[in-house]
Amino acid sequence: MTAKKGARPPAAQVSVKQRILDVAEQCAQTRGFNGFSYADVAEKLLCTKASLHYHFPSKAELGRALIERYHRVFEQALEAIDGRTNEAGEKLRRYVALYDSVMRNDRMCLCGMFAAEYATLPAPMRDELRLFFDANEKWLAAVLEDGRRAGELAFRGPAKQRARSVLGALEGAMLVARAYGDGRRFQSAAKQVLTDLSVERAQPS
Amino acid sequence: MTAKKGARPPAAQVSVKQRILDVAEQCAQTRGFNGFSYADVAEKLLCTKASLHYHFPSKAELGRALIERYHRVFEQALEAIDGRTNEAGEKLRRYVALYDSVMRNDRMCLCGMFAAEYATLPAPMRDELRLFFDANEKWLAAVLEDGRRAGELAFRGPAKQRARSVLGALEGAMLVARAYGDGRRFQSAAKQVLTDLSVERAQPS
DNA sequence: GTCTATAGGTGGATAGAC
DNA sequence: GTCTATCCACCTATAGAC
Repeated sequence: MTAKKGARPPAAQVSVKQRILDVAEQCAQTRGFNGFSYADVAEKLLCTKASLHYHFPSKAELGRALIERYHRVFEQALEAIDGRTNEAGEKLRRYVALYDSVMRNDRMCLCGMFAAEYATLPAPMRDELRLFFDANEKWLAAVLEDGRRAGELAFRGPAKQRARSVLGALEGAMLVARAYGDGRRFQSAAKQVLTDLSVERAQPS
Repeated sequence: MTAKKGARPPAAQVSVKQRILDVAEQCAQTRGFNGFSYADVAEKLLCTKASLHYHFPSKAELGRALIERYHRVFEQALEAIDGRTNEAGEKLRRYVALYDSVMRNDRMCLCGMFAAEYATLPAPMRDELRLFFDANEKWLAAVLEDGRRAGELAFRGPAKQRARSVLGALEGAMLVARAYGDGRRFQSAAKQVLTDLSVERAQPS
């Protein structure tokens, strides 16, 4: 079954590439880039390793594509947030909810996972990885800056620095929570990140 | 050269086991548990893989020993802090300095690294890993609680929860900073963690 | 585009000489 | 305790039939 020449892929069905990425992503987010193999993906998709190599010639290319897609989907989610509300606190709550949904699927953030393995990653993956963090920090910094200017948020120092702290705090909370298999550890930390930024600091816990 | 029977190891020279652990630790903190091999360690020590297996029969045992020693050394550092000052803020600064020294050696926290790979770790390593985080949180929670009671620190909610947030924030800051090879990213985030807990919140940054 | 088959390499681990 | 030699499982990747 070859795709018709020159035709856009039919929207109704998921392409083979997408299904490979789906499975590989799940593996990478739970076991890390060095913790899964073509054989693992092939087994779950009921196909052969050779078939996977047809779509992604090298594991480096597969890894790069994983980050690229993860980044793209994440950016779309951020745009959706921007289109849904103008309130900074609400934007941050929805941002945190993105990370929380990852945890609820018993996964680690793909890029947080790859960051741990950074020293062993091929160069194309490294570059793609930084782009993801850059985009996160840029979006966060803008939300924080706007929120502070509007009097909705309170924090000291440059918004860019605070954005980096927030990102790190969320990634780290996921990282440790996974060792306990307890999403509540993440949620508790995430809540504190939010309340530390909020103007009215009153909620009991 | 066999150690004399029943004699304590001579304090002056470093045992073979220690030197193996030193090299393996450096590998593990930079490349992850799944990112280094017996061959890597053997090459740096100018010995054979078989020799390493004599001291650490399996990689699982090597990994467990790595965490155990890391934990022990860390606990000693915490005791040293407790013996040096009673001021909570100073204790926290010294605690952060422990993490900072790891970053300055271009490493990730051993246990933060292993937490990422948690799903692929043998059971003995998993158990040992949680002990490290438990000890960190316990020490931090005590410092935070005491500091708040003494009016040296200011934060809301249970000290235990705040301790988890602090730990997560530091681990996450290291994680992301490594992708940029920039220790200042960690230091900036660490400073914010400290100022967020301090009573007088004035320093410009 | 998917398959079988296999190359070529590296992983952890062991046996047995010294 | 360290070595040589080796086993076997698994890895990424490719060739070529269908």
